Amino acid sequence: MAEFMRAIGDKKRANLRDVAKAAGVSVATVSRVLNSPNSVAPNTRENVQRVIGELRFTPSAAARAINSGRTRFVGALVPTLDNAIFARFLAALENTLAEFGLALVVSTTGEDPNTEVEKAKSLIDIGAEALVLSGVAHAPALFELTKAAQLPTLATSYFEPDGPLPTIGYDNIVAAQMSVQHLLEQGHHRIAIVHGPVHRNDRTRARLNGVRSISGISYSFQEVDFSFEGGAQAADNILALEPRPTAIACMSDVLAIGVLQRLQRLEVSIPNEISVLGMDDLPISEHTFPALSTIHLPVKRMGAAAGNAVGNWLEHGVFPNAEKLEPKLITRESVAKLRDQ
Amino acid sequence: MAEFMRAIGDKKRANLRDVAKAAGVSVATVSRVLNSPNSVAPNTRENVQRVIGELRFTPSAAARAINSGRTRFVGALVPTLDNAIFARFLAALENTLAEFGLALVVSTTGEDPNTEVEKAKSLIDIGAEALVLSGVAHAPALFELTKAAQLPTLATSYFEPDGPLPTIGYDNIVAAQMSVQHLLEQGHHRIAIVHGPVHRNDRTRARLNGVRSISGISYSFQEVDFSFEGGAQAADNILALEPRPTAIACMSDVLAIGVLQRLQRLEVSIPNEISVLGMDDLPISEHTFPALSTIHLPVKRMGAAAGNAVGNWLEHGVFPNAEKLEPKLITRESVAKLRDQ
DNA sequence: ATGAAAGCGCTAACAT
DNA sequence: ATGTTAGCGCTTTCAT
Repeated sequence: MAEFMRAIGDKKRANLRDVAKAAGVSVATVSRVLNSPNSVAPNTRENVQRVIGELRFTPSAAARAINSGRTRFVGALVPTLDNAIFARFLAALENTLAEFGLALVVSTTGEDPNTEVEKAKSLIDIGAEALVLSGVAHAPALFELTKAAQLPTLATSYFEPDGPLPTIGYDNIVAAQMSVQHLLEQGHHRIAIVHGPVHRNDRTRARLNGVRSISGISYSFQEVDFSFEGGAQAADNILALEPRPTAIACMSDVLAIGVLQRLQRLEVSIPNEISVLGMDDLPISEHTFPALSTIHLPVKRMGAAAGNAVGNWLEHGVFPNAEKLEPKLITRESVAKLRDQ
Repeated sequence: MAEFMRAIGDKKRANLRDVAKAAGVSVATVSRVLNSPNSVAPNTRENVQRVIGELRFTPSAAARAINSGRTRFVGALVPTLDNAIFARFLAALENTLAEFGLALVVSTTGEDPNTEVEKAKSLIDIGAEALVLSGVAHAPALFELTKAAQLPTLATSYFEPDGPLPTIGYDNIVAAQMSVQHLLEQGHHRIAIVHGPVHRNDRTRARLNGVRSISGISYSFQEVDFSFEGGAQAADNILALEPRPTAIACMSDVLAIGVLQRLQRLEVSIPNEISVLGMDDLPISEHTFPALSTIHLPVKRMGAAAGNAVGNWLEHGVFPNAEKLEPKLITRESVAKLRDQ
């Protein structure tokens, strides 16, 4: 096998044996100062530690893993990092896992089930002890993979008590219902729904089902790119509608902000001329003008719950229960009661 | 050692020997169907593959790593995921690394050098072959760590040809100079500078140095939290200034958007009453109203460049050169020429 | 308190 | 085309 140059440094990394030889002790002793320093005499210990420093010895993770059977890290698969909502989820997940002494490794899937399988494979290859997924629409190959590796796997961003995987998340149907219900209570009966691509996105689909379940409203659905630009686009379409909707329910804050900005540019007054409601509750949503009313999705709590579930699964063999977290309506300035007809 | 339950599944994972035995072949043959399937007879191969499926065998990453000396993944350390700028960088980095057959593992440091050391340690522990850092301000322990592990390490978001680490990034000083220079050319001589915490943030410090290097301007510096709220805060402070600055240069788009929204709320017309300039060029910046003029920071190219550098370092032993990427002024709507005095 | 030696699961020579 | 075998770097009995 060709010699692998892992750095500019040429002389290959020192190993246990090198240290043992240099310190004039056995490998067992060196291993002991590494793992249970108190079980070795102070003199020897200090000597060995000195040699370890001199030789710049770092234990091989692989060799450790092979012996302990543990790598102590879990993998997370998210559609994209380019959405603050996942960032916040991951931050919470990472923190909670840390309490179990578990590290987190993140991969992005671009919302593509095949990429997800590839990335999952990589994660398993490098030794992930568990997987945390987003959403519930996954390629069959993914399930085979995790089953084959007997890998604890958790789905999030979704609540589905009877699915193939334990899920921790909010009920997207309910979240969407809250959204439309609120608008209805404010007197709106002609509502435009702005949402991202439905294709392969189970969360979006669930939300739309939630919307449709509320009757007594005339809906106009706008499917656009999941981006600010998409939101702007939707705003244009909506303004051209006859009769014009009195409110816009966006299935994501990113979309809602795109809508907001475009309406502002067109000098359509919000919420006087038209109401806008978001979903997610991003950090920025509180600071838009007007401040965005939205459905808060509990992603931080979801991250913490997922972390606990995985931690207990891995450390105590506790199979997680499906866990449902409640979305919450946040009323700010972008939705108004409908006055005149 | 206590038996580790890695899943609900109880019977321990099958290994190469189990497969070999069940298939009636040697471990070498099984290893071959795994790594060079063509070198084994179709019959045997298919048989072995069948057994692999039945036994749900997945090769141990650790054992592989120990033999090949390779884990094929690199670690990246970023301050936070909660900023689109890092998300875009990471996406580009991940894609480029993939071309080298290298996976990416991300950890967040919260801009804290000590956390960075901890996270770096974890990354090395799980077998990262290289590290990609953000910024150049790092704890000494970090350098010791990477030196000890002889780990290829790259710093980004910064250009510093003579530093301890190879760097790939833009010159933050130049970026800030471009910002102020542009405002100056538009006739502004009283400028407010809005920036995040200077403490431990080398990029911000460099930018401020860039600002100060341009003379003929009266500056007012506003240090605020790095957030939309921080930007809003700064806007309030600036409006109270006597005489009022004619332009605001923000050292980040997040801050600039905070400023924009607050000014809008206060009905201060942009750019008529005051000009606002950002830095970063986030996806949203193009869609604000008015559209944000800003200094584009080439984070995507930076991600690609970093990926290539690390890939070539790892795969071909090529030590990277420091690489400098140019920021670029994007003029949109939020900055105007100063007319009346 | 320390050492010798047997593996962990795999890959890669080297044989056949 | 397939098998045998010697490790990879470490942890862990079991002796001493």
